[in-house]
Parts: sequence; C-alpha cells; structure tokens
Amino acid sequence: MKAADLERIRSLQLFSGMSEDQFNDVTQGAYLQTFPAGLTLLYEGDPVDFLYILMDGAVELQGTWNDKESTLAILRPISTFILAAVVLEANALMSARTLEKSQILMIPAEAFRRIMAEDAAFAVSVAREVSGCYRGLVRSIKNQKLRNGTERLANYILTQQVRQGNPDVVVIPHEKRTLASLLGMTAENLSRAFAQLADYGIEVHGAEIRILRPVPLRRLAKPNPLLDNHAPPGMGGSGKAEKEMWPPSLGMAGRA
Amino acid sequence: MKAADLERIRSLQLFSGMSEDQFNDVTQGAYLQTFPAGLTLLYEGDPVDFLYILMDGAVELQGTWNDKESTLAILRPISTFILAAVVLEANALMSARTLEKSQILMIPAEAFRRIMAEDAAFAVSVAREVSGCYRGLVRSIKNQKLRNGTERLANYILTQQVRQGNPDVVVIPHEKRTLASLLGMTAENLSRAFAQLADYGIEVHGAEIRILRPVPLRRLAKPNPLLDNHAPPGMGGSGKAEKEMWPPSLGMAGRA
DNA sequence: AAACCAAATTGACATTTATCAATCGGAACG
DNA sequence: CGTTCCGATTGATAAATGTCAATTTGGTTT
Repeated sequence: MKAADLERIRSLQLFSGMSEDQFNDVTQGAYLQTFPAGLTLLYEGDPVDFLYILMDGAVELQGTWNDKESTLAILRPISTFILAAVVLEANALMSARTLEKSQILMIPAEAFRRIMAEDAAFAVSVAREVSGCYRGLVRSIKNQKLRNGTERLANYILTQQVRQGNPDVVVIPHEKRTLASLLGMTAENLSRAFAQLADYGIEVHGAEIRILRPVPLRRLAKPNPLLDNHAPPGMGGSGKAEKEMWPPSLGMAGRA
Repeated sequence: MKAADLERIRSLQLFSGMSEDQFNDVTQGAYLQTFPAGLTLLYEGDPVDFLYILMDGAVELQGTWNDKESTLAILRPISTFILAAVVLEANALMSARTLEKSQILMIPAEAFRRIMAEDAAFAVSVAREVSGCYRGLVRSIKNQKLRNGTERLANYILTQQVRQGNPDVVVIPHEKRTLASLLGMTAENLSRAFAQLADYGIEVHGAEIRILRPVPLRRLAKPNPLLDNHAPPGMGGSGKAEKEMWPPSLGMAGRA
C-alpha cells in the first residue's frame, strides 16, 4: 500500500490512538482495492472476513426480506462498515453494494480482532466507533417511526444542506429510487413528497433541490439533534460534532 | 453492595474478562438501586453520568418527537442500557422508564471510561457489547421497514414463543399499548392485527396469546435470523446465540 | 356488591402509503 | 439524428394505517 494511503488511514479516529507497531500489524494484510459501481461486496448472511473502510466513492447498505429490499444507509468517505460483525465474528446483517466506482480498504478481521485485544487504546477506539454507529441507527429508527414520509424528506434536505455547505442548493448524489428506499418510501411517493414541499419553498430540477424559503421548510421539518445527525456520515460516523449547538434559532423539542 | 450481587455482575460477559482490581474499581462507586414502576430514569437529551444495568424488572427505552413518542425497546434482565452514550460521553438519545418495579445497577460513567482505557480485555468486552446492541438495532430497522404491522406482530409472537419456552402460549408481559408502540403501530391497529391472526391459528385472551396452529403462523411470519433475534434481550444483548442454527425446518430467505 | 377507572376493543371515517399502468424525459447508443 | 432504454413522474385505485368516538372489559377501590 502507498505511504500516502497509510497516512490517510492513520489519521482516522479509529487508528490514531494505537501504537506504531500495531498499526503496521493491522495494515499488514490490508488491501486497498478499487471496485466498479453496482458491485455487491457482501451479501447479508455472509461470514465477514474483512473490515471495510470506504476511502472514496459511495456504498449502500441494504437489507432484504421476502423479496423486498430496503436501503439502510448510504455511506460516503471516510466510513467504516460492518464493523460490528467483525468485532463479534458474526455474519453480516446487511448487504453492501457500491453505488459508484469506489476505493475500499479491506482489513483482515482476524488481525483486527487480535490487535484489539492487545492494544487497549485501539479497543477503546473501536468501542467508540461502534458506539457512533449505534447512535446513528437510534436516530434512524426514531426518524422512521416518528415522522411521516414528507417530514423525513424535509429533514433529509436540511441534513444535506448542512453537509454540502450550500444553503440554497442540495444535490442528490445518486438515484432518487435509492433515496426513496433510504427514506422508507416508494419512488412514486418520493415524487409526491417533493411536490408537497413546493408549498414550503422547495423546487426540484433533476438531482438539484433548490431551497427558496428555508424558514417554512424548517418549520415543517422540525429538525432535532436527537433524530438528525447534521454532521458526518451516518453509519461509519466519526462521532464528531455530537455535542454541538443546535439550529441557530430553533428551540429543542420537549425537554432538555 | 452485597457479595451476591457483585458475583452476579462479575459473571456478565461485559465484566468477566477484566482483572479483579479493575472490577473492584468500577464497582466501587456503583449503586444498586430499586425504582418503582413508571419512573423515568433518564430523559432523552440528558447528559449521561451512569451506565445502567437492569438486574430485575423491566425498562422501556423510548424516543420522542413533535409530541409523538415511540417505544424503541423493552429490556429484561440482564441488560445494559445507554452504553453508547457512556462510551462517547454524549447525551442520551432515548428516554428510559421503568415498566415495573426494577432493580438497577448504576455505574459511574467516568470510572467506566477510565477503566476501559486501562484494561484492554474490558475495552474489548465493551466493544462486543455495543456491537451486539448495534446488531439488535439493525434487525429492528429491517423489521420496521420491510414488514407490515401484522407481520411484525406475528414475528413478535414467534420470538416470544422461543424466549418464553412454551410452544403453545405466549404472555404479553406489559400493556398492549406498549407492545403496539414497540411494533410501530397504534393500539387500535394492534387489536385488528390480532384479529387478523385468528385466521392463522392465534387466540388472544387478555395478555395470553394461544398458538393453536404454528405452521400457518410461521408461513405468514417468515422469521429470519437476519431480522429476528430469537435469543436474549434486544438492546443489551449478551451477544449469545448469534450463530445458532435457524428454525428447524424453514430455509433461510434468499441468499446465504 | 356497586362504583369507578383505565386499558382494550370496535366501528366509522380520514389520511397516508403502496400498487399498477401509462407517460414523460433525458442520457447513451447506433 | 433518431432510437432505445431506464429512471422519474403522474394518475387512478387499492390497501394499510391512523384518528376519533363509543363501548366493552377487567381489575381495583369503596
């Protein structure tokens, strides 16, 4: 592996605390590999032999049951995935598929677990990383159970607005059907949800969402740090920005 | 704290691997406290000062948004809760409320984190524990997004059937409204879902669910280890029974 | 035993969401 | 430059789910 890549990996929260020797050890048998778009890296139910770290591109995590499938998360660099399965030496609960050509670091699960047991600092980092992922999922469930489709879409837009940095325009970085699945609705209903948001100052042209009037949108969406993660990627969350101040002017819902 | 209680705690997966000294250290400032039913121990958004371990009774984890609330999990002994928040020194994402009179062990978060950093074996145990919780949530989301209300109920019954050990009768151990919220539906629709299951050999009398014909029920429910955790409690999962054989006679859905 | 209360159930209805079919539109390709 | 294909959209309809109000039920209190 190239030195520059190693440097990039070393700077991740997950690896920053560990000793040099052990870092070399984990990355010893690691592959940095490039996959084409639309490739399924891992099927749910499969045994997991590697920890995956998305360095570039996009990966979808999805679940299947009874011929239906649902997108559980869309990952952007830099995100780990199937970490929990690696830690527990268990089978994958989600399939992982590239949405774009992606560069992915694969670390042998065996070595990963061994080093965890040797290096307390590293084990703590792993615990932290999984904890961040866990909290991402808690938010995800709350989002799913407490909001309706239009509300989920409105909050998705606000989240992307923050992450993409442009207050006026948000770009959907993949097919809308994928977004629909992520938001727990059909592609048809996503279209209708966008139509409803026209009343709240949203205009859609292709993949581009234009936010004309942020205030009514926020009033509808009622974003909340206990449901929305307006910071790094959801599932491989770097855990940062957890305790930042919330929306400039909106009081938090309910207590505390 | 009594020696018998310490013994019980020591035998938990989470604490079994650590050194004696450090075990004494963590449990030093720990309280074993009894709370009445219906008491909220912690509100979502609150800072978390303790790791909680439910030793006896029942605790509901729930989330709120916009005056709606939803039950995310119902815990039974022995389960840890809000572990991820403790690890990350973050605020709680869920409220925790006793459903019954409960005995709960409270371990100071500060000390917990300190010991984690000192004892690699313990840190690994924590990572494992959180990973188990994470996988519980993944199943929960898949259950929520891929199944309809009646299917979720049918699978709930099958899960309880396994956990309670009686193949003919399952007892709902709390109010039905709580179950409805856990399953992501209203109390009214839970009643209707039970009515629908009459066609599949289910009879309900109060809290008692009688399973007359298991076969049609299973055919409807299509239980699957990637969505259902037919073993220990969901959120404080001891991680056991993860790779057990699946339903005696039902092939697993789809691939692998 | 009567009265009372809250949870559970039932019915009628509204809303949301899914499904199916048809059409539109843009990108890729010959 | 037109054709083709696939995703997105739209409309019509069905199914699922939620809401509201009225009972019913079961347990507890008096």
